[in-house]
This record gives sequence, structure tokens and C-alpha cells, in this order.
Amino acid sequence: MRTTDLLTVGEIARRSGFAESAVRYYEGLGLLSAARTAGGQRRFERSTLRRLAFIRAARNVGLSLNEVAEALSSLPAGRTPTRADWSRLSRAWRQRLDDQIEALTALRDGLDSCIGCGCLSLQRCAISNPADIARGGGPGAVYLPTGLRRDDSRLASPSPR
Amino acid sequence: MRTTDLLTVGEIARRSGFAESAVRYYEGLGLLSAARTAGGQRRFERSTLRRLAFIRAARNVGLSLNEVAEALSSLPAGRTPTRADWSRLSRAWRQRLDDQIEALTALRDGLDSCIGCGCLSLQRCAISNPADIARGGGPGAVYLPTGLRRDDSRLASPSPR
DNA sequence: CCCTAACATGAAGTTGGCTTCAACTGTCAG
DNA sequence: CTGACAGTTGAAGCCAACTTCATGTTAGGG
Repeated sequence: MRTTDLLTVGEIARRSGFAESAVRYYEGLGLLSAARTAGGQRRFERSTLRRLAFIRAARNVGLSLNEVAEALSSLPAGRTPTRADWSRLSRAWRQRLDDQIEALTALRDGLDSCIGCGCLSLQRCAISNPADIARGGGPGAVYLPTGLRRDDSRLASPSPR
Repeated sequence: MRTTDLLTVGEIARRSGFAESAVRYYEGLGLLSAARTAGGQRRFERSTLRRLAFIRAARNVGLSLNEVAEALSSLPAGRTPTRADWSRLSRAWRQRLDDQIEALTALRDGLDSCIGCGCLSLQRCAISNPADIARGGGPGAVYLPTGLRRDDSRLASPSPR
């Protein structure tokens, strides 16, 4: 360790696998916090690496940075998160993964019948219209979890500003 | 049917659930083709609806429009696609769904050990670093199928155009 | 023949998630 | 103390996938 055990943005980037620009970007968004030297340079605590691991994992399962921020906000701001803190978050993810797997499995099983009929019917095809929910009356398809959903949510609500 | 059985962009939009702007956009990308009236207005064949169903389904399973275009290019340009044509595409999707499900399941199973240890270790955590492949030597995580991958692929290859 | 809803085009805007750039400034081994 | 390397900021750029807008044209029922 140098004078302290704090890490520069470069070290953080190298060790986490994120680009420096991404690390700075995340700090700007408040996903990370950093002390500053007298000269204004960032100095990250070691636990930042764990936070970044969390972020990467969250992105891998399809969470947006907003969702990540929300999840991270449940972690203690000051103290280093305990094992229990991380466990709580992990459990929430497990749910999300279960949801995604379930959605995809349903899609796949629906697809089997598509292959059988060669249809891709707008009205009935399970994959184009997951679980027949999409146009079932609600305001747009809401079957897939957000991370997997790519349908007319934008079309349905034109300007989500 | 009016004079012919061709559909205007408005009708296509209404029946497919896509916005008119999206339909025009897709035509611009070459995902759809349209005849033109003497006055320059688009007239779509009925099979366009099926094509759009395909597009929506593809988006739902995480394909980009580029990938959709690639898939669609395997369809006959002129004639109306046969049931066998669609079946072939559907089967390819089934593979993709299988891949996605497998990736997520692996992630989830890895997560179980995370919950056990509360770790989120950069080196070992299965969810942040799926299947311990990510930093195994290659240039970035390549475990998840493209549609689910949200890691440093961009960092690894800055401008994937 | 007229009127209006529907259509056309191209440019610009939007969102999320970063990257790149320019122009400086800080850090620290030697 | 100095020189090279690492760090700083804000603004701008980029990509996908569309949407929105302004302005002008067409289709077709009455």
C-alpha cells in the first residue's frame, strides 16, 4: 500500500474492469463516492471494488443504472456494508433472475407451438405476444421483466419524459 | 378491402401495434418493403403484418434490429414466406431462448453461493463474473448471449460499427 | 371539384450509458 | 526539484431505436 490504502481512479478501473470514464460517470451519478486529495483527485475506498462488482452483476441481469442506484441506496452510506447487507441485495436479484428465467421459459414453450404451426400469428403467437397478455386489454405488453422487455411500452406512452 | 388488398401505413400500424413512425423507420432500414402509389404513399402487403409480428417477437427475445435484419434476409424477398420459412427462423430462436435460459440459470445457481457467502467477490462471484469465464483470459466477459450481456463489451471494443 | 384526414420527407430531439476530447493540474520516484 | 505520467473538468459525441416536428402532398368520399 502507498501512503494509505485508498485507490486512485486508475487502479479502481484496472481492478474492476470498468473504464476510468465509467467509474467517474458512476461517481457523478452518485453510485460511488470518493474522497478527494488536497489537489482534487479522487481516492476510493477498497469497498468501492465490491460496489462495482455489484454494479456489473446488476447490469448483467438487466438492471438499469437507476435500478442499481435504488438498490445501492439500501446499503449504508457510511460504513462498509456487511455480509448481511449484500445478502439482502443478492436475494432480491435471485428473484429477478427467477422472473427472467420464467419469462423466457414461457416464451420458449410458447414457441414450440409456433414451430408446430409455423404461424407467428399476430393474435395468438406466444412469442410475439407473450402469454397472450400483451393485447389482452391492458395498456401494452407487461409480461417480460423490464430488462427483457422490448415491445411497445414506448409506443404506448409516447413521451415518458 | 378497398380497391386492392394493400394496406396503408396507418392500417399497418394499427393492426401491428407499432407506431407509424416505427413502421416507416423499419421500411427505411429495409426490414419492410412497400409498394408506392402514384402519389408516393406506401402500400404494404398483408404479409407485412407477419413480418412485423416476427420483428416484435425478435425484439422480445433480445435481438437487435440488425440481427432481425439478418434473420429476415433469409426469407424470400419476393414471394410470401411459407410455413417452412417461418419454422426455420422459429427454430433458430428456440436456440437463442435456450441459450438465454441457460445463462440466467447458471447465473442464478452461482448466486446461490453468493447468498451463502455474501461475497460478491470480484474474482469469484458467479453473478458478477458469470461462470468464472469473464476474466479467465479472454478480452472481456462473453458468457451471456448478446441480448442479455451488459458488461464491458463496449469497453473492450469501443466502436462496434 | 373540394375538403379533410391521412400520408410524405428530412432534420432534429430523446434516452441511457458511456467515451472522447481539449485544456489543464496534481503526484511522486529519482 | 523536476519531468513524466496520472488525474481533473465540462462539453460534446456516439449508438440504437425511435419519436417529434415542420412543412408540404395525396386520397377519396360527398
